Amino acid sequence: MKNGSEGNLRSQSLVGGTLANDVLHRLREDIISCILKPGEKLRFEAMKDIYGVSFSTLREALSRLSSERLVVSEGQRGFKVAPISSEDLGDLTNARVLIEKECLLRAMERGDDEWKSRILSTFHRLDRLENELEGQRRVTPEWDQLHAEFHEALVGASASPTLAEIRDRLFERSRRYRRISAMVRKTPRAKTDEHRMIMEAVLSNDVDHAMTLIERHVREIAQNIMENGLEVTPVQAA
Amino acid sequence: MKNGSEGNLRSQSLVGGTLANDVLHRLREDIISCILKPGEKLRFEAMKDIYGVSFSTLREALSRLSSERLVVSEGQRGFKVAPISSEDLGDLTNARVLIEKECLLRAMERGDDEWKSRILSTFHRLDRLENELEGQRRVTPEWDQLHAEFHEALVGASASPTLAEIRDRLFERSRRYRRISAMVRKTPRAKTDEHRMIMEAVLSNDVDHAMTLIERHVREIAQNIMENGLEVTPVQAA
DNA sequence: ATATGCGATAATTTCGAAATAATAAGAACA
DNA sequence: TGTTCTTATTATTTCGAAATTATCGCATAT
Repeated sequence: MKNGSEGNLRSQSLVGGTLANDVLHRLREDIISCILKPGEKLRFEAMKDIYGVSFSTLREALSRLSSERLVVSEGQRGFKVAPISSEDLGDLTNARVLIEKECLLRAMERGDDEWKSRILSTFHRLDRLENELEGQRRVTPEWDQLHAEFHEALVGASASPTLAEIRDRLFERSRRYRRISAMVRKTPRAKTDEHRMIMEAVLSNDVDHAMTLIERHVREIAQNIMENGLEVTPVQAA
Repeated sequence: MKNGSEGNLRSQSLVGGTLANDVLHRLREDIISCILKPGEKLRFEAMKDIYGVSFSTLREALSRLSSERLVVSEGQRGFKVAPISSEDLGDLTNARVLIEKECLLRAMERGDDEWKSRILSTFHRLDRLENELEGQRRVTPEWDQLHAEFHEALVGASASPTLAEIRDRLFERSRRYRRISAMVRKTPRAKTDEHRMIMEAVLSNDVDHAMTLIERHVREIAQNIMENGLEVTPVQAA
């Protein structure tokens, strides 16, 4: 039984040290990957078995996720997975543009060689994978991972724990929309050079160009998602 | 016994519907007002009695507060109140400048008459209180409340749930520093016209001026706080 | 002296049962 | 038929005991 990730033999690879933290991470991933569908009611009895934890521990994780806007708390009527909507995606995208630009700007002002080399290496890993995947499959978990690492590398020198955390939160929320979009895409995703262009602008210290590109990138993704339709994964409205 | 706020007869004024939510709010306020001091270890056994809840409920609240950066989780070694530092204050201030400006900008682009009248009324309430307090006491809880309401009113029309939530979080963190600063201030706080100037710029649709003023306001507060010294409320370092 | 290992103590984390609140189903009434 | 109580059922929230993990003190060895 247990949950997808791996059989959990207590105290083995507990992501954050505690079981509560581990469940938090697993739940977050399951929501982002839409194993738990948008709007879906989260029943304790069932989840308890699936994730192999008790009421309290489960509740702690759900409570935290609700503060990350991946879960919605319904008074004393439990929790459900945060619904998706084009309004939410639009709002999220605006916030992301603001934050990603600021983080990237700060990183470009501060970044050292190590920062640059990490950008280079994460880009190449992503690029290599995209070539292998050329024209074929949808967004794989591996792509998602490398894509996240590339963007993380870009802002890795922003030197602001507060902004970095905000960025992470927004990025995670957008990952879910990306996955949804990939699930319903009809035509295989065209490989673009956006990431390469961003990388080049950043490594050549062209701040203005980098700002323009990162904004376009964030907005284009949202645009793609909306065009691919959002009403997917209907899940009986609550 | 129970905790400061009020005697809680179950299901009477539970802020968020659940007891867990209520404890969350009470803890947050106690941290911001430094009843729980920066860096202080939070022991379950004691807190359990003070707040009148069980281990699990308490843990849920602490876990959420740690995601708000008001509490720090120490692996499987419990929780402590987030320490204060000038680095943290600086980081926080930078983020606040970015977010407050964006929220205010958006509000000014969108705000209607109701928005403006709320700004006016919250300003007057704040102003009246400041006149009564003229030269005498430190930052009172009432001032803190009205001050928060004025700033909230300013951005009340920003029409972005995501940005609004981010702003709230940052504002709460800064409230704590403000309280700390007030506690150690030697000279009574001089009443400034900053709030009036901001209000006037906003109500007269002078975007550029409003942006300049709000940035200066946020930075000035941080500046004051640092000048008043921060090493207060030492609390044996962990 | 300093370091290492062991046992006892104290703290946190986790569990599952008990209490509480919401929902559904049915009965009584207009 | 529709409405409003009441009761039964289901789900969530909360508690406090039990398990786990960290910490402290002391003995032993280097």
